[in-house]
Amino acid sequence: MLELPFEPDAGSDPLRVAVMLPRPLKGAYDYAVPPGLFLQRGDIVEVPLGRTREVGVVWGPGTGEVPQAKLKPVAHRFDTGPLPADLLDFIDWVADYTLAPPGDVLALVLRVPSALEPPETRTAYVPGAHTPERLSAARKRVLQIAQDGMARRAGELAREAGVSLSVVKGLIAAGALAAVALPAFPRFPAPDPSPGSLQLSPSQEEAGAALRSRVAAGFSATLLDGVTGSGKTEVYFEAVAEALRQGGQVLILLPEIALSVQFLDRFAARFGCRPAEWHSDLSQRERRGTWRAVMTGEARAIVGARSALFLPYTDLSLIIVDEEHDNAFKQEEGLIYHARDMAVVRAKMGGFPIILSSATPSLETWLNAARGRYLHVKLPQRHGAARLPEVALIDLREEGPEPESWLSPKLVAAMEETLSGGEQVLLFLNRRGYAPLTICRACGHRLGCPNCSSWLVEHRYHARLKCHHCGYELARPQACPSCHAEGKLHACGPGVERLAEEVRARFPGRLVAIASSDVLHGPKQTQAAIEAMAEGGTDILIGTQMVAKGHNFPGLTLVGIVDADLGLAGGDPRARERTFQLLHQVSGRAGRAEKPGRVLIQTTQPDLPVMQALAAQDRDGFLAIEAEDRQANGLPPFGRLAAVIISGSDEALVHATAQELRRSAPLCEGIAVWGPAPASLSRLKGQTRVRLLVHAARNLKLSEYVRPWLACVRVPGRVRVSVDIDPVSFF
DNA sequence: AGCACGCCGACT
DNA sequence: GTCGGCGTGCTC
Repeated sequence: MLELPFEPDAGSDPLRVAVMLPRPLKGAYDYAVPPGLFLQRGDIVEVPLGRTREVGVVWGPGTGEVPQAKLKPVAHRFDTGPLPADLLDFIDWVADYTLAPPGDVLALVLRVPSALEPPETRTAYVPGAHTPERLSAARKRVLQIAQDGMARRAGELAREAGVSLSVVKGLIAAGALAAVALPAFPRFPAPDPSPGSLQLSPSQEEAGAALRSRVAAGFSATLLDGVTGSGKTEVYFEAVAEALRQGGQVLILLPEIALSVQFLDRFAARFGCRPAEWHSDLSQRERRGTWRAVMTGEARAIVGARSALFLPYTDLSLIIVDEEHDNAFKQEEGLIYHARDMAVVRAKMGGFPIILSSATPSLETWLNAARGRYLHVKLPQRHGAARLPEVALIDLREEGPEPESWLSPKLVAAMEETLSGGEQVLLFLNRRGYAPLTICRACGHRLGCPNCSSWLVEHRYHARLKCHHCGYELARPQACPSCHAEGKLHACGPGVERLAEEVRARFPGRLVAIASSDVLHGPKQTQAAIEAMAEGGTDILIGTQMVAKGHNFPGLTLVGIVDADLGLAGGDPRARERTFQLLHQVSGRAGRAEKPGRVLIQTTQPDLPVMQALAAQDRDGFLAIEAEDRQANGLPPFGRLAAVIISGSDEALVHATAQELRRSAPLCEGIAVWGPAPASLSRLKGQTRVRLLVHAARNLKLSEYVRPWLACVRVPGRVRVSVDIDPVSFF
């Protein structure tokens, strides 16, 4: 096939190309095209940079800003074929929207160093040219089997001949067997989209049909809205099946793949094979295989965390964002982007549908659905016999627990009742460790982190005090580090470990387990703890937010929320929404089988709309109140926000830079710049962080205001300025 | 990431 | 005077 360099009639210089490099440069660099090398947009190339070589991507014709004499030639073109054009457009769009250098976005795509090498092979063996004179019986058998010329792996030969691997290895060394390269297994079997064996309920069937009809009908965004246990996954699998049937690739984005062995099993049950996976725990080898398989189109269905959005799909035709409200979709470090929002953009640019699935949609998505910009597909009922749990509030001001105790009499009574009926209890407390604060009773000193503005959390299980924001920890001291008084350190407040202590004292003989990230290491232990609970091997499970998501515990009929107010502190405008989502999800764990469930929520603020909505299970009422509040304050989605984050190790310089930026913010109708405000966690890992908040009317483009502003301020090299468009967390 | 450039202290 | 510390910025 004849490859032409871009458009031949574009008047561009055929001797130079623009190459984007995966690093934070302002734009692409021009390189000379050596004679005989034909390059097109998207080609992956190696180019000299400084004294080293770098992998980059041909972005288009050369810009001509640098004189031809200064250009270095492109060193090599990889034979993977060009990256898909829509991926390049998407990178440009994301860079423009998030105000990131395009090279930083490209780096997300190219972060697979070995992916460009030739496809991997397995070594197999056929009879070699050399036959040893004297052959043992074992060696004879091996050669006899190899005689038919079929390439076999060394292990296969040994097994078929009934000899040990060392016999085969000896023959290889003697030259009696010759190595040949076999292509690697097709590790990505095609999922079978034919109708599944699972019987869908009429309402699931109806919703599935609605989703199916969107496939191959151009861009559309749909909110798939159904309570926990209503079977949303099986419903969107219908759309997945339809897209696969029509020959498209499908991406399913999940918040945390590591916790979803159950999800992969459900996919396999429906489609006959595991999907391709993409997440941070993959090995280099798996990463490379999957990246290549996505680009060649061998992988048809990909399940991944947010970075899976930047894989080189050849014919992506459907994206599902499951648990779309989950904040894990927001990347907060390095390149700051919201994978859910970027996924909608990718679907729009690609002209294919996207489905956002949740039981507790984000306010943004819910409003988009309410205003008709997104389709709204509802699954009203729980699947099967299960009913919604009964929810009640416990007012901690009136009926709270004894001092140094965290369970109110009402909750204890409900636990006793549940346990004596042979059923299980989940206590939810979103706080790791033993106690969140240690205070000296002699001098009032509080033990804080030296690197961060946060308190050290006691972990009695590890006998240490730890900072939850950086790696700092120390053995629990006997004396106060400030006044040196002995034995005066006092643990304030509960974490899951301390709660477990109380539960064990109150319910001797009951099986108590803790589910938090410092007790359960990795997905395997987590899975084991979940299975133990599901099979009844635990009476009382005490968990942090890791128990909130998608696990089915048939014997669980009581959920106790120990401190519902925990997430509401601080001035975060999204705190109420997050609290509702989290507590609603946890509540959904109760009573999923035939037995009805019960939820008791301990709070000091039972009159807040969030608590009332949780008790009444009135999600839409709550969202409507939140929407009004946001509208009154011009907050998203009724206005736009961007956070300009100024950070660095030199505290004074960071503050001076923030002031300077604030002063030079141009006046603009409809735009206000607030701050600088010290972040609630103003020191993090030894870095000082200060934030300016840009607030704009909905019809204005934030990037068009922020980009020229930041470009004209000279920032010292030791200070970092990053922009968080549409911030979700206010640290 | 690697290297040059440049502006301060310590030394032959 | 000059050597070298590393903080800062550039690499088509």
